[in-house]
Amino acid sequence: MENVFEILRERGFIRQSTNPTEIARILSEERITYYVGFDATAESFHVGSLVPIMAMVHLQRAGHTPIAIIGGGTTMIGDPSGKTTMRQLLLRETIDANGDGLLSQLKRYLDFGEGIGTFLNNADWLLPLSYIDFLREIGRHFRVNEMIKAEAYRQRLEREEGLSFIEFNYQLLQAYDFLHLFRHHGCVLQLGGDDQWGNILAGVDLVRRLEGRTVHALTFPLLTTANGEKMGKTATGAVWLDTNRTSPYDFYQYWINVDDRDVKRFLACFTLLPMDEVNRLGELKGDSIRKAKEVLAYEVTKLAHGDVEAENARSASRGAFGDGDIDLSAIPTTIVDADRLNGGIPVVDLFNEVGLGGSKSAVRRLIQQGGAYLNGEQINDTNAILTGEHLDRGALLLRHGKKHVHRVVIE
RNA sequence: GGGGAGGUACUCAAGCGGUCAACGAGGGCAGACUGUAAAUCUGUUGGCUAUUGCCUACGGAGGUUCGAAUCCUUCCCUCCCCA
Repeated sequence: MENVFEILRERGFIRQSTNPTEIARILSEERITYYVGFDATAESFHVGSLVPIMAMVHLQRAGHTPIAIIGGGTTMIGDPSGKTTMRQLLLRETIDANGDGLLSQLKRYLDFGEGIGTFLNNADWLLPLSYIDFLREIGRHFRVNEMIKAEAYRQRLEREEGLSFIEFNYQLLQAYDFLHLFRHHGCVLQLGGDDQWGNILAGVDLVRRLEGRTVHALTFPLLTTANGEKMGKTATGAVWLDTNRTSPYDFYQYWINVDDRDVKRFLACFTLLPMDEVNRLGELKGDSIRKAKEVLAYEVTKLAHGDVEAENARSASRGAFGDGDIDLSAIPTTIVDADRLNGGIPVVDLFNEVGLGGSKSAVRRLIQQGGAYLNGEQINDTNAILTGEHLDRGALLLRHGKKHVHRVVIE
């Protein structure tokens, strides 16, 4: 069997781990159960979550059994790690609904078949806990002295916002998760973002104290773009896996637009292409690196949304930026009533309605700055009214700056 | 519980009775240059039925004043010191 640990290392997934030699050994000699916890703060993942997801995929392909945990219980507390302010507390119903959304997305990457993979909600065992029992069984194993020295808490303690008691408990609950999964599912490895290191180790310690067994921890580097920004953030907000929030076309475009310096890392981390191929593409320089970006965008979109959507996004992207007018059907489209168009629609309104701009004032500014286009022609008049005369093959092609296009189809 | 300091737009941070839709920096967006990249330069960055106009905004609610982000009252919240 190929050594997954080596694969993960080579592809840039490993930041810190407890005993690397031992982890490498059990990963190549045994079939183990591992887990990753996900916050249930939204009903969709965004591209940042792809790091743990892809790591889980590699491990499952190597024959290990994933447990994906939705933090239905822990999200009710809110993890202070890496957060400068306290999180908003969410309602139980919201958290449950979020969990459903996340599961459906995970299913595209992981096999949750009988005995192959599991999806659990930690609300199932955290919510019924009794406060006193929990403190007596679990709480006594935690030293406050140590906890407040941990980076995650220290940052917050030093900042003005401080730290509330509810958040301070987060680590205990996450540690308890690991213990629970060890006891009931034989889980011996937890993976997570590097900001989770302290929380994960707390679980490792807890298992050792209560069960006398050694379990393992492994963290991923916190992936940032070459500019030092958090992954997946754009002006419009995060880049989501949910097609209602981020269309496959926009998703594809996100990857096309990554910084040159990120291409190789991203190929290794977010695609399943063999490393030879990754290295070859990663070496491309200058103009030709766009080919590598196209491969990156295509592969990542394919994993997230399937072949068909990936194909469509690719041809739409080529159509919008290349010279030929190829298939534009995958470009985000809005349908407008023919009668309404014949009555005349102010350009400003139309841009605003399809989501190119943000507000009418913003669209006016855009036009004044020469960044608004209709069917490839710059728009000069903020008061322009669109009618049927402006149709180009039954549609209007709106463009915001160089990169954002939207089609308006008339019916 | 006692004492002190604060809450300003996406973020940090000025302003401390009119000239404040609110300095400055970061970020965002657009333009030039380019390769749908980066860097650089320029412009822009509350909304609107808007050519010098109107509306909403400086934690919430009231008040003083011709006029408040700026003064007063009260409430909420945060931080620091003491208990």
